[in-house]
Amino acid sequence: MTRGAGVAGGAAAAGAVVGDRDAPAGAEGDGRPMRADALRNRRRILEAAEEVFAAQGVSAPVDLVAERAGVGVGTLYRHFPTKEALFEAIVLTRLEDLVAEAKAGGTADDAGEAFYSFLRKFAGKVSNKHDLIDALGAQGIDIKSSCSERFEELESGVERMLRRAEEAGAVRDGITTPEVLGLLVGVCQAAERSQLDDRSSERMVDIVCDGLRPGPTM
Amino acid sequence: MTRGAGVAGGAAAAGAVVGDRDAPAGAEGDGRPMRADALRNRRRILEAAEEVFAAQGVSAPVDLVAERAGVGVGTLYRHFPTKEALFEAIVLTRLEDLVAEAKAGGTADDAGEAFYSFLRKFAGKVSNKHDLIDALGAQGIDIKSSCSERFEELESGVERMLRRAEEAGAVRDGITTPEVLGLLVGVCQAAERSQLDDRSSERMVDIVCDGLRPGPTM
DNA sequence: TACTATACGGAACGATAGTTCCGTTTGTCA
DNA sequence: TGACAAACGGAACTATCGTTCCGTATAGTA
Repeated sequence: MTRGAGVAGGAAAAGAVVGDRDAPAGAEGDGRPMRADALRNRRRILEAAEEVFAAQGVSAPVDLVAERAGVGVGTLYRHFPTKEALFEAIVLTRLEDLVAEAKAGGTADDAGEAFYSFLRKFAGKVSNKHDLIDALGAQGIDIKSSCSERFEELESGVERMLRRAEEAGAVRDGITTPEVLGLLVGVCQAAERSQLDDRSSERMVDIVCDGLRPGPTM
Repeated sequence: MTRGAGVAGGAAAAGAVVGDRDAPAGAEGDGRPMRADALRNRRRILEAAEEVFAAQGVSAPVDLVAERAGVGVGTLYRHFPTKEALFEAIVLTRLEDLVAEAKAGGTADDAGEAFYSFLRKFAGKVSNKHDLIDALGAQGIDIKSSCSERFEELESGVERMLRRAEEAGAVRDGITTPEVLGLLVGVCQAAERSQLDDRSSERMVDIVCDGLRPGPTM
């Protein structure tokens, strides 16, 4: 007689649903390995979320992610305590990519070249990733915990490149990091909302880059 | 009973211009004049909507506008068939202001000066108007009918200034109007979301302006 | 195979926001 | 002042979405 009723294990309540945010190799909070189907579903959910959030941004309904992953919402929530947690998981990976790029650019020989080259890469990587644009633009979301750390890393990476480029005389004085990032994210938003082609995006980035160089300022 | 009372009586009436877009002199569809209270409420609703939408953008709840205007939602809907219609009414006035500015700039002597001067004015007028930013950025709204005409007028006005400035050698070749507007709206969005001060906004506009000038492009 | 902790699915719940409905109030006119 | 169309207010209805609940299915194991 399978004990049908009961509150079925503290699985759900046991606290922690969150515990570990990654569970990389199938290990759960404690040392116990995840069941095979759970592992598979978790991966599917992440894949689906990546596609859906990239296409529609944060505002995409959770149900859509679940459907796309071929699981029920309940299952989704078993793996991620809230929609925000799932969204963060996606954004985090993307952010880490940008952070790595920024850090690499902080030590290059040609500071000016490194700075401008980063700006172009940044724009290229953010374009068409609605989720990243939303996160960077903080469109009605409070990305926190895990992500805020990466944001700060990204900021300080850009700050470093900016300062070095400034010292090298490749960037006009007085520019701040939030301004640089604001301009870039603005360009990406513009490209997306008007469905401008890649050529236009590049041209807008060119304009921003050229505008950042020392010069007229009249 | 959810909605409730508790409210501040509103009627702040910041310095907003509320003209009479639709019912110019209190006349209704047919020739009959509107009742005095209806006219008064209509004006109050427009004033409230102007404040609320400027502060919060399209996503502001209708109930909030009604509350601020000191009327019930029913009354609001008696004057405007949908939330969108109300929003459009607000945006329309603001747009007309921009259109007028753009047209004026299309005939100035110094084409380059006129173009760049418009860009700065544009940024100044759009900043802090969350509703306009939303509308220009088309953030999840289908601004149509009445507004789309103004949008086109704005676009063609900017187009004209841009082409004249280009011919005068004050702007690099190959730039399109959507790119120019995209950059500007992007700057305004950036300024708002990061709560950058006016100094930063101006600096970003400077960067865009300088970047638009003929030059390096490397 | 039998057992059970783990995981699953999806109906149901609760909050929010746009819109409608209808009983009540009020401006206007004779 | 009385009558009535016009206008009002706000509860209620509808739709959307995030989240929870709980009965059922199943992977892993003895």
